[in-house]
Amino acid sequence: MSKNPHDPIQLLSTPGGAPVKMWTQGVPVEPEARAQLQNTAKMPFIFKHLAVMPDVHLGKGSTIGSVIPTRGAIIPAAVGVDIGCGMIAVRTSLTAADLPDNLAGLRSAIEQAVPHGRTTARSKRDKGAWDRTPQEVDSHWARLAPRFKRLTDNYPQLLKTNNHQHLGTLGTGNHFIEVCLDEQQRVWVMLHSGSRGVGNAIGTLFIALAQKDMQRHIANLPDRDLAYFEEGSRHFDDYMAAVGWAQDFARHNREVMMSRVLAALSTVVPKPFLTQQEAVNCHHNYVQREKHFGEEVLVTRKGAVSAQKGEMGIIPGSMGAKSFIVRGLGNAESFCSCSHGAGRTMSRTAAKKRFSVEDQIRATAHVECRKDSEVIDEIPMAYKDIDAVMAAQSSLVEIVHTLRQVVCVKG
DNA sequence: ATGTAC
Repeated sequence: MSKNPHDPIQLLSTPGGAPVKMWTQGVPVEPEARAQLQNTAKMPFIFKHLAVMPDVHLGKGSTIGSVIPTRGAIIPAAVGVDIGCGMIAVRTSLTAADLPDNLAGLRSAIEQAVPHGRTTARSKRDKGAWDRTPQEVDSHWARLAPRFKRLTDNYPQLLKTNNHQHLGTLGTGNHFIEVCLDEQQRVWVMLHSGSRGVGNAIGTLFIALAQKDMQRHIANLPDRDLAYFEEGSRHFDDYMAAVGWAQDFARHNREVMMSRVLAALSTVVPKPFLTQQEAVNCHHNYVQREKHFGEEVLVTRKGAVSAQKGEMGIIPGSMGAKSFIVRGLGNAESFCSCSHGAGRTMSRTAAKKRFSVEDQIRATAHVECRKDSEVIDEIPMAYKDIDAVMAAQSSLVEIVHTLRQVVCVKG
């Protein structure tokens, strides 16, 4: 129980709604995000309060950087379409001195090992990458296949998605792979990705079903993206099974890619090395049943990470900024959560308008990464100050390692 | 974020 008088919670109250408790001291919060949070807080099945992380910003469906505890109902658009999106990080036994002087070869090896960007099984350009390492993918898919079969028996349209073809692929947008160094110059590999095409299709399908099921009452909701399934309904059970499967797909996807990246690393580093030391694999876009304040609740984390006492998590900064391996403090008021990153301060289009390629080159001078006009939207200046974000959540997590990127592959 | 269509 958080009885810490110094816990810097900012309270946003909503007439007729649940309180909104925000860990945002010293970081900006958009008025649009506040309004969106207040809409969510009006839903009658919110358990106790919403918890808001310091990387909070307006999102599609629900606010990024929020924790939505519910009882008896679930909002599929709150989880969104990038179901199970999250981070994996592994420390290797290598140090900076073991890496080659020129990191361009390492970046290129990773780019060849992991299909990234707009990849489909049908595109000729990516044929090579798709044909590689089927055996490893198969062993992961074997664990996902039985429940996918059950899912597609009821929802056959999901058979038409990229599913096993996307296992072990990065995707686009802010999905990335990085090689980092910690404070002791030890080499880490980390990456950010989700459930790809099939998770997107599952999210889209159930968001539409919730809106359809509620169509006679949907005008009474503050936002049609707050359409929900009530516990006990068929779609509730189907959604919980489907979203849980997509989350597992995402976790396996990150594991497959991690082993591909480590294999790529071993091709450019002559020294043999150990891995799986201090491995962390965490979702930051998901829902699961948890116990809080002595009650069973559904916890939706949209751009938030579980931070139970002693639990390890990953908080990446933007390209060119620091990232953090953290340990949860088990802050009950936050439903044991922390932020999932720095949080954007401006849209991708605004960032591309505001900054130039020269700005991006300057901001990422110490990182082996792309620096062309296509990646300006990830410029560090389009994100909140990660140090301020970490300070605002010092009652939620403690920093175990501070990482700085040396190589970044952007999806 | 992804897929598809324009």
